[in-house]
Amino acid sequence: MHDPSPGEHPLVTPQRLWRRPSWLINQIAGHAHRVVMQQVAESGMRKQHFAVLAAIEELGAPTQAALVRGLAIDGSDMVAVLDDLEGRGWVERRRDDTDRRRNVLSLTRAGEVALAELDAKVDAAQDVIFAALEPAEREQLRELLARVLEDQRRRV
Amino acid sequence: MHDPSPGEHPLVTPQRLWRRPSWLINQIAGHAHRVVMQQVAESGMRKQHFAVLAAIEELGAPTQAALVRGLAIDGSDMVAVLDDLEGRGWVERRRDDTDRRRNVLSLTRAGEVALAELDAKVDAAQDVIFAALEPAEREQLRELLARVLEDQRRRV
DNA sequence: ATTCCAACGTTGGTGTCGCCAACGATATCA
DNA sequence: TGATATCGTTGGCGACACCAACGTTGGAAT
Repeated sequence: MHDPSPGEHPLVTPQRLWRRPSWLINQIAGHAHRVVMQQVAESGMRKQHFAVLAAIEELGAPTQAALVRGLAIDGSDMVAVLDDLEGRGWVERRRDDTDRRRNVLSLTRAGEVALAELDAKVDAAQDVIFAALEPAEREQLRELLARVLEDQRRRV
Repeated sequence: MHDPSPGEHPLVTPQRLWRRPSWLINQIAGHAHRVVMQQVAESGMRKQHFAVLAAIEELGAPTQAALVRGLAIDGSDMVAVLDDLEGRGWVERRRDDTDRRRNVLSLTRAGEVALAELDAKVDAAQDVIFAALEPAEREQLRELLARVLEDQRRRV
């Protein structure tokens, strides 16, 4: 045998990385993204699509610029996402009559249905990703993360 | 004025997203990545470089495959990172005599120095990213994240 | 010993994502 | 009126994760 030492390399990830919350977050974010995609990809969706749909529904009739700022998605990417969503017949873009630079967005009936389906799938993904945590712990984690993100947004 | 309503859109990020830990994690991961990069980019580094350096130091003389598994970095990407690190004179790649498929990796003296510098910068970045949390809360967050990631790795 | 299979490192390509520069159209301010 | 700013849009770039294929080599089966 070429390796008589005990156990090859059972744990190979350096402690120096496990100690950094930022490293942990990055790793988990990658995994979370993968899980959510797997749930959602069958409808040819990408991560931002869900965010945009949810934002439009919750904000009522926002402009593209409002979404760009609120979702921290770049304007150019927003155009692509909306092109796609409009192509599926889930979102309507119409010019604002009082300010003809702006596009006012709204969900179609089909868009609302799609959002509800996606919502359930994204929800299911949470259970997979955070299966290691008790409900109370998960809520605790969510609260800590929310505070970190709020602080980050505040500093712009 | 075209918008007499109170305050345009002070908070525009939908609650539906703030409720999902996976969304929060993704947002924070993006921000964290940006902060770390800002600290580190002046040396033309990328995120994976630090991870690879740290892993080599901590594991002693690992093979590329061990790093690929431990760091969850794809083999092809690993090649590129090591090419770069070797080009800087921070890492040595030599063929394993007992198994000539393998490359054994080691840090050079300059590599150790560079790692120490990076280590300090990454550490400083943590303070920026998680400034909203007390030390105890930060540790609590770290512990929760570690458990989630351990569970994820266990399921492979 | 030969054959088959698995692992290793490497190359090349793909898709998502975040970001930036520039532009025409439009609105606002001086 | 003219200068300035905003909005949506186009095009491109770099980082990152991932996948398919290949030549080389080691280990195991026959």
